[in-house]
Amino acid sequence: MAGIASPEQNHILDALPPAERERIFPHLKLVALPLGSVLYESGDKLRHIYFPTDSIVSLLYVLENGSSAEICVVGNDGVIGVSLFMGGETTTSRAIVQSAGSAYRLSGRRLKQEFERQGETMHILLRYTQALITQMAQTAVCNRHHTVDQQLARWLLLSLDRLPENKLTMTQELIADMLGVRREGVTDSAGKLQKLGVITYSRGTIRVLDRQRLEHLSCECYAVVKRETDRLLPARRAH
Amino acid sequence: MAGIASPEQNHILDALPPAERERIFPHLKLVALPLGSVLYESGDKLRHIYFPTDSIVSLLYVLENGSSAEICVVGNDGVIGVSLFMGGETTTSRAIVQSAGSAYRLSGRRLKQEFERQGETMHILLRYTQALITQMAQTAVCNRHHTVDQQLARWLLLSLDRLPENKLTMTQELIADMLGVRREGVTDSAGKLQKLGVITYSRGTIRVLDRQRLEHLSCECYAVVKRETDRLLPARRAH
DNA sequence: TTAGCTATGTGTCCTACCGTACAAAGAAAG
DNA sequence: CTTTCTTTGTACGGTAGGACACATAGCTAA
Repeated sequence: MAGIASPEQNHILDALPPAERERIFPHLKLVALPLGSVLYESGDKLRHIYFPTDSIVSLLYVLENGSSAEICVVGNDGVIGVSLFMGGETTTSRAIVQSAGSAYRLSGRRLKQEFERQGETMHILLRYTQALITQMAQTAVCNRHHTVDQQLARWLLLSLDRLPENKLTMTQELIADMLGVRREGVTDSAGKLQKLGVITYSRGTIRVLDRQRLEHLSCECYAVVKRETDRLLPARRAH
Repeated sequence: MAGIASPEQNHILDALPPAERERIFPHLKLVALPLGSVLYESGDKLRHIYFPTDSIVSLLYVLENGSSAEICVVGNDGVIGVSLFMGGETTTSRAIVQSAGSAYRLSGRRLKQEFERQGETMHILLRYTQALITQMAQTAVCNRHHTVDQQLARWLLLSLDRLPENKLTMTQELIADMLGVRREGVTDSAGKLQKLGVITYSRGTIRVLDRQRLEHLSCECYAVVKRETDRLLPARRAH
């Protein structure tokens, strides 16, 4: 985490109009999210909503037999805990920190208070939720039709977009859990990318060398989600 | 479609409190939904929201190369067009009638008016949307980890729950499009189910003989979605 | 009856991915 | 420097499902 954290690093918080900022910002609490920590488990009653600044959190679904798959990924573009304002209070997924960093936390009570005021906050959160829905839908189709090679490329791009540098800190084992494939499958695909000169990696750090090529190797799913997210979410304001 | 259609056949409409019914019901228009008709195409600006009574509508995602997959399925338990009130106006999926029947239609303008009043309608719609999210997430994982045999069972159950009889009217070709697999794959799986005496079928009609067995053959995904949907949505009121 | 269409059945080969097992190479710790 | 642990590499057989090619069997319509 470079520099001083501020709520504006999160695009949702950044997009709030002044009056709503004044109501919300004083109640935000900066929390550190170490790699692998679990914000909530499937079925847990949510107590807080999280606005990541430089961390990445995955919503991971774990089956009875232990195999898993990532449903969507959230970084400084979004929030963790939409079911708080959607009304369900719990979800069937696990929220796990995929890339260490920080997030601002707000109590569910305060969030709901603000949501009920029906202001910009509500509309922004709902639009973000629709972007999340798009990502999930795309994930479902991608899981059905695309190869591990393509999916790895897509996944690297999604992560990269939420990080300040070209460097990812994560093992192939972790990536495999996210993609819902074997670790060996990730090794194969990553090896191909490295041979092509698109990435380099070693023991838990991956560096992207040729982003454009990576986009080309990815399936359409990355671009579709990105386009839709850009459409739905407010452009960052100039500071 | 047996008997006279009434808005209460749709669980969402049925759950509305009297004042909101009085505002909404006069503006509902009953429309027939023939098999295969498309309520909206990917990218279309939505004009109406639909409340199915005895029809089933699938949200289908179609890839550039033409292959497809169902994201979720909506019957008398839900609505088509959540992106209207979520704020996006359009979605990246196609809404296609999977089982002929009727639905009540409401203009997007009126729906948004009611939504903004922040009453029960808003909360019910948001909770329903969360149920939809659960279904999508489960679909994503199911696509990754379960066999076509299991998925066909799951899919039959999901459809069955939204129909008045034990009879489905749809070809294996159509089912294949929904599951995102080859038609031959569906033929194989359906053949197995028939040999087991769980279903019978012929040229576009499938009859479920042993529902319990079908649930047993399905993956956990069916039960998870059903449990979560029941939790989130209002129980039907007694009439 | 014959023809024609649509829905289903079957077969063959091919490939991506899985399960498993184990080897090698970097990091960390004594 | 050696040991130990973690991460990555590689190999091999097994299998589900894909692509393609036809065969059959019910409806429909003359």
